[in-house]
Amino acid sequence: MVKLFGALSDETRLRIIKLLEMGELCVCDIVGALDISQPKVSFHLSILKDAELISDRKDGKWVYYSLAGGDLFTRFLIISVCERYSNDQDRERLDSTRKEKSC
Amino acid sequence: MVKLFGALSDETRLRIIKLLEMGELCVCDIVGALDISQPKVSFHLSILKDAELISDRKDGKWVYYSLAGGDLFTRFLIISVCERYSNDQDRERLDSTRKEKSC
DNA sequence: GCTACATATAAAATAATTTTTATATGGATG
DNA sequence: CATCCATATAAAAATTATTTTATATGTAGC
Repeated sequence: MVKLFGALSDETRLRIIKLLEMGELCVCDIVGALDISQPKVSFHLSILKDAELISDRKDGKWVYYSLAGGDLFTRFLIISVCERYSNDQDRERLDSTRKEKSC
Repeated sequence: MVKLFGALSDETRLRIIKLLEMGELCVCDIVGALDISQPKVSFHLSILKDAELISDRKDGKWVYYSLAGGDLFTRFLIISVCERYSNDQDRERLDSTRKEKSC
């Protein structure tokens, strides 16, 4: 429980969860959308994954992350975050990152 | 949101929430039940209060804390914590603290 | 008014988390 | 196989949170 709530108690991680509401994303998409360093993104992804809020899938060079199934409570928390948090800038940057097909 | 989840991401604070499931308690009851220092308890109570998870009521020398009404989401989180967390030792110590009427 | 008690607050010390910087790993491509 | 790219990891630095210790505040009883 402490781990689960701890994973949710950081703005960067809420931003990531909100982005993943759009479907699975690779690390470079997230880096582009949040406009922060790649190791920082990897760090936060590892905490979200450790709390079983997200899961990953490898495909060649890329690693895709998506919101995890998990138990009912976990899913409820994820839905609550998506419903209550939003960040328009991140969405805009995600769109342009993907258009430019930078990775 | 960050503040709310942050308040829930600490074992001591989950223990306090769980104790308050029994009804309102004064600070010295909580100190007795958790068996930790009084300033430490006051510190954690202030964080829970700041996140609007608990509320307080003064009566003479004493301050009584109880689980807060708050919005639906907050209440859901409180209920979830009470349902998923338990600490028998704390309960036992609460009982003996109260029997001894130490405060 | 003095004393004792319940609680809060402040300052200092300690510990945990996050960020940065640098480097490693592993897959794809020429 | 040399190189490039995506991602991860490690180490160091910076920041934030927690704990301890000491002191303050306010109330009740004498």
